[in-house]
Amino acid sequence: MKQINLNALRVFAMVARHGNLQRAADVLNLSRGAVSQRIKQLELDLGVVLFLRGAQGVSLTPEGERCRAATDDALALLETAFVDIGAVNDRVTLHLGSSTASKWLMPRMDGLTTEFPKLSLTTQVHEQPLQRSLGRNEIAIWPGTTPDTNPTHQCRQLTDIRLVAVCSPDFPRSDRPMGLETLLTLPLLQDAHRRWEKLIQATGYGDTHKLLNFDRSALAIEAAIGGHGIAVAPTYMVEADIQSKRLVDVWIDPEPSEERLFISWSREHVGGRPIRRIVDWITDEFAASPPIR
Amino acid sequence: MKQINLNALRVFAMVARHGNLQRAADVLNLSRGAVSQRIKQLELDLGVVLFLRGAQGVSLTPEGERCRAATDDALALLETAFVDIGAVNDRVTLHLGSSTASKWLMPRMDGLTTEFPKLSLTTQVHEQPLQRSLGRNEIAIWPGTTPDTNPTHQCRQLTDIRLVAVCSPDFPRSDRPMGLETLLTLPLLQDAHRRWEKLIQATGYGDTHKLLNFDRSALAIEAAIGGHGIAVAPTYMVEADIQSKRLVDVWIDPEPSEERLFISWSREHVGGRPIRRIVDWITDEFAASPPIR
DNA sequence: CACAGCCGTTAGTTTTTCTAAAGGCTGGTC
DNA sequence: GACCAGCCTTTAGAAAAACTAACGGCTGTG
Repeated sequence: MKQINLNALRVFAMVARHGNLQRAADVLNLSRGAVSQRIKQLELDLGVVLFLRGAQGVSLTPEGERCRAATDDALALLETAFVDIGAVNDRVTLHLGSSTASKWLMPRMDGLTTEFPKLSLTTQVHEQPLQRSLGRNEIAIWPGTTPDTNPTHQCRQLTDIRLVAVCSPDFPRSDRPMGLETLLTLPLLQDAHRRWEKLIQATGYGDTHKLLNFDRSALAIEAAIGGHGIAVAPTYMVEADIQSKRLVDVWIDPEPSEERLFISWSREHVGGRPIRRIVDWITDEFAASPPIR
Repeated sequence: MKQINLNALRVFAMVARHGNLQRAADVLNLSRGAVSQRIKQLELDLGVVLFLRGAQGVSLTPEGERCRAATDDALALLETAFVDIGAVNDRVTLHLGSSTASKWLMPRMDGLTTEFPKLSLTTQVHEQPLQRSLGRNEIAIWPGTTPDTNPTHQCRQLTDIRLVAVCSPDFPRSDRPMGLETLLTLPLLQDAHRRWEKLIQATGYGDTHKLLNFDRSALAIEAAIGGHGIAVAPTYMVEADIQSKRLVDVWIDPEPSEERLFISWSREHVGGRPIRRIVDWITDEFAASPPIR
């Protein structure tokens, strides 16, 4: 027996439900001619007449009724199974550094949840980049000097990483912007990247400076907000606080650093899932950052 | 959620069963590229990865396993329902004249049921041609001067209608074949078509003849078998009795009559049903009739 | 008789499905 | 390391299916 066109069964079930080709066509977003042709071809393929046609619509023949029962059961079975599978799939895990999470993502969480109301987002913070491959609904945002080379990943650069020195607006300081020499006379707040030390070493200044160290960039930034000194951090981490006037920038590295921020996601992303749209949204947010000074 | 392509599920189920795209393609009579594309599109539509691909074939992911289970259940449900429905449909109704039924069809019923062992045949005899359209599993055999003109029917000529005069082999007669003049001196048996009267009128002979009339051609033929006279009937109605030596032909009309025998069936015949094959068988039986004399 | 509402058909367009061909990857063998 | 077999993927183009728009027929109602 020639293979039944299973897609036609969906049309058949809708016609059977409504008893009316035109109404089924409306529901299915098809023309009534398409529905008519579909039913006709299905009848030819099956070798039975499924509907009696009349001026008040159609009614099922006995054979049609038996087809309808089986078809409804089968479609219900599939619908249930696939809705489940589809639903499970609107869950995305975002892997990123804890400071990026708290200083970049959290201030934008309202925007993200507004854009993707049905998204179930898991934010997993890490101190080191993931070593394993990303699953199909995972995104990672990570700094590095080269893009992600994992062949199962797709990768895109989000931004240069440019360092900026920030402090509380109330922090006593002579002028703005400051020269580096003046900066270094002030209490300096640095994170685990030891950015100040690297900066000082790079510029050749002396090393008798007051340094306060924190495990997390975010903590250093919070300390700066608290008036405890000058923090240096990537621009994207402090942008939101600058916008909110909790911080002011007092120096910016004229050269971007060697590192850039990358976003990676699995090549096995599939249609219907918002993962690529989330990637695009994040990309757009970075692109839309106002320039500092 | 975009509608799942149900036909692709059939492909998916076959790949899942074989764990191998190439083998599934072989079974489905598709190229391996077609199967690959089908699975890929299904994954995009569903938003999940269904298979892990490898050098030794494919294996289901957990989501794929869940899809497979639901798909197999649904396809099994449909297969069972539609195989049943297809089977029920081997019921054919044959409409024909009662004499054609008893004198042409009955002697061949063994051949027909041998050829179509699963056929459920209903023979409905009528004295007048059907006025309504034939249903999709109905065949009609009817004499006429023109083919069936009903636009929903298909029609084919089975045979010319040629009249033959027959009697019992034991019937007293001078010789064979007889001239018409001699014939007309004998008791003549005719049916409702009043074929003898028409024949006599057409040839211009006198009309003082002994005529026995019957409601049915078959009854006239049975009377001839009983030795009561000479019956005239279409060749196809007496062929079987001649073959069985119950009758002998003593005259045949040198010209075929204006009427021919036609077979009609519904244009809405559908694939998988034997109706066309039954029509062909009946056609072949008429074509295979041995010439009388 | 006119009209509304239904279904059916046709010709042509659009979309989907498929094939053929080319190519990449993995595991096994020599 | 080279080669091969067997697997899957992708692409371009052809074929088939699906669809639309338009036209038309039929039935029931007022």
